Amino acid sequence: MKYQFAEIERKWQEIWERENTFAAKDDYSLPKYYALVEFPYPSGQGLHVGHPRSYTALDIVSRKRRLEGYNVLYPMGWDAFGLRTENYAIKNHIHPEIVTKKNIESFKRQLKSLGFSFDWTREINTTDPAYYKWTQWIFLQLYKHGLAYKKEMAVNWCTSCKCVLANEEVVNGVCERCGSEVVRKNKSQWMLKITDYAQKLLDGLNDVDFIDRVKAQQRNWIGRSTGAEILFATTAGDVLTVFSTRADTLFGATYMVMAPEHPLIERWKDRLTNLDAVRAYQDEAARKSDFERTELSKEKTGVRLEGVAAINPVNGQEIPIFLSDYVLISYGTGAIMAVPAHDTRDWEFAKKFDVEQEPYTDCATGVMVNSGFLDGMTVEQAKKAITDWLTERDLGAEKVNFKLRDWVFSRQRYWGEPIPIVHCEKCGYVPLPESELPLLLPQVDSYEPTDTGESPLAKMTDWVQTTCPVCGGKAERETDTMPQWAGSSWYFLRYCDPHNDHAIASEEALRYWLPVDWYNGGMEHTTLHLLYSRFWHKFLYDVGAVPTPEPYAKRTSHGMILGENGEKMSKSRGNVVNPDDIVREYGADTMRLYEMFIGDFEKAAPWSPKSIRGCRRFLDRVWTLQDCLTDEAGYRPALEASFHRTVKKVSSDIEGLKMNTAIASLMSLLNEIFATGSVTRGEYMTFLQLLNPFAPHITEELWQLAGCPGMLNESRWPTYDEAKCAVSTVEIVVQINGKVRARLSVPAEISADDAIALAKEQEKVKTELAGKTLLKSLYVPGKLVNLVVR
RNA sequence: GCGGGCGUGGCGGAAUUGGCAGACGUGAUAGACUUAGGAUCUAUUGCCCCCGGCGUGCAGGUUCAAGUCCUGUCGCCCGCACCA
Repeated sequence: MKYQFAEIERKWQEIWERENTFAAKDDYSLPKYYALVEFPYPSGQGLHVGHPRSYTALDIVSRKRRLEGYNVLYPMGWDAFGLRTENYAIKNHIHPEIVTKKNIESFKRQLKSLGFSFDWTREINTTDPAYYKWTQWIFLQLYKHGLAYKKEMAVNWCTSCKCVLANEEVVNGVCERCGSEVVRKNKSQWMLKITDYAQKLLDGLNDVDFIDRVKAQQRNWIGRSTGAEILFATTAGDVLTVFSTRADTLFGATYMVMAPEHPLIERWKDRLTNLDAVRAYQDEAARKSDFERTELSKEKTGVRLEGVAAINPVNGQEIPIFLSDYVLISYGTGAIMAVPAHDTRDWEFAKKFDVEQEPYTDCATGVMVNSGFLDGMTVEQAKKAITDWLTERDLGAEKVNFKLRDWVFSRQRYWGEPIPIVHCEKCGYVPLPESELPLLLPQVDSYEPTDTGESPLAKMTDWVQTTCPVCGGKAERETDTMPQWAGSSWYFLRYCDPHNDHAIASEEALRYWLPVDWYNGGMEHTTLHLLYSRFWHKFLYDVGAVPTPEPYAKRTSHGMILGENGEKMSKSRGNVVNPDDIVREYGADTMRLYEMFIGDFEKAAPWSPKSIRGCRRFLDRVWTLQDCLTDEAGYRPALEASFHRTVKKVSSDIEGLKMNTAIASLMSLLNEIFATGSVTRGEYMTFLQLLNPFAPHITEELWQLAGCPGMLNESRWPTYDEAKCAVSTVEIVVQINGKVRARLSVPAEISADDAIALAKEQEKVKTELAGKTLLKSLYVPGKLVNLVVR
């Protein structure tokens, strides 16, 4: 009988669906395991072959855990708000809600066709009012704790999306989503104070099992640096404060640089003899987009402030002050002391503006020179000495700075969660009472974005005009919506108790399921979703809403699947592979197997249609295994060690996400079985169990066809005996001076002396040794004998 | 500039962490079975001047033994980037 994959897969998918086979149990006495993959954005393009790479990997982990006796939660849902849906809706004149519904249906069909063991009873959807009620609720908690605030500021404005972007969404000066130019625009925006959590987000990384590159990238993005703030008196009387990580170079500070937006300029305007030039420079800097400001970095620009100078606190020297946009208003104090001898940027600027320079550490010895009382100290000693000196005189202090900026949380678009705040003329910003949640997204006729930077909701005057919950007077609703990252910042909590009307999830459910035991997702989310959700979670922990300080105990990340030509898959490159086609032609089991066999899980891998055939051939051969099944129980002696080893290898490889080698070892085992011409029932069952997480349909079918007890998914994961992994006879090699000269079979527990003696008896070895002096003999148990001669 | 990573057959990739380099799979070659093969089976398949030798980007070093450790060097990928 031929392997009828389509029929088999349909059959088991129907059974799993009908019986809710993979629903997590609410029995909190069982050992739990919470496996999580990033829920997809249900785009109109449908499932990408990249999705199943992550989903299959954790499906394998989940299926193995169930066989190991865990109560497994492996949920799925939809991150469905977002611009692409909105833009599609605008273009095709369909309401985003309808587009979303359609896309979800099609995504769901695709996911089901791959046989993932998701608990569909816990499916969630971020656009569902019953869900976003709680997204809004969390926002209100943030607001009540002073972590959400509205501020007029220069923001990143995408000219094409007509919407502001978070810093994390601007990539190389262009919009992460559409690639259009991003300009600076002054707008009043809702902000989330993620900076309050900078230190906690950093510290928390020490307590979680995230792969190193994720930790490194988050640390980098948070960007903690320790230095000192130094107060410079000025000839204008005001104090100019700078931040420096090299306070030890203070003696070498030859000039100061302030960001063009620095507020002190306004106070100094009457003293500046070249105010026109200063104003002109400020205007010039303000007109530049972020992109220009960073891209045109080769040539430093600036202007000297005539009429005001700073005074170096260590020696009383007057030093000039410049304005230059290479100093950022958003970092540190917006002003620096420039030490051209120790900073390439300062040096470039000094060269152009002709400021003197001289080194303040001896490059050869690393010891301070030309630095008064610091001379002779190392850099580290000098940093401490100068900071102490400044602190004693109230001229400065040690200071920690972060690169992390607050999170711009407003979006001027329709398809997002309404922000549950009203603005009252009398009371200012007023949060909606929690009883009024969810604040529903109103039905609008036109959700086109506007060029003025107003949200489409602003046109809905009936909706916008409301009354103040505090004073009952006239008030207006906030018309901006939340960014797509809002719904995904807490979705893993909702899975614990997805239908709860009274809370994000019940306390018991959260206490039982959290933290997520294993979370796999894309590297592209490391400084976005992953960081944002850790922030929300830490906040919820601080207010007692969740029981763990970190949401995810373990985080791994998969590499991208590239097109056949090694380039990123994209419509324009014409190298996109549709998972539906693969499932139709080869079956879901082959597809799953191939995506795991494609290469190192963490690395990018090009798609190869040829290699899929290899996985299909393997399953075809597995299918024929039933033809040579005998009624014997247990493993035959000749295969016993191989089975124990394969159980060990597959078990540990799954834990280490080394799915490619796990599959390779199963292929090897199958080759070994076929070499014997038959398979015992005991061998057959173990083999099917080991393969089941990878290829669940064919294995369940073969299990049933062979009349094995119950369902495979209800059986127990095979165990191995370390002692039985060893074979009684091993082949070792005999090396002379490290070169292989002979091979021989020896008992595994042979002594070193016996092994060496045996090696010396080999004809080949004898001739090689003739007339030479044996200097040393080594035996590496089970591996080799090495004879060192001269 | 800072941070992370990588260089192994025609290709994707293995290598118990210092112990037979190239597992497993593709592809290729030859044969078998076939009306046929993009099916299946069998054999071969790192390279060469092939009873021997050479081989993990390159050059050194440590070691009985190096893809693995050390020093230097070249090249590639990813993230951040005027962050003081």
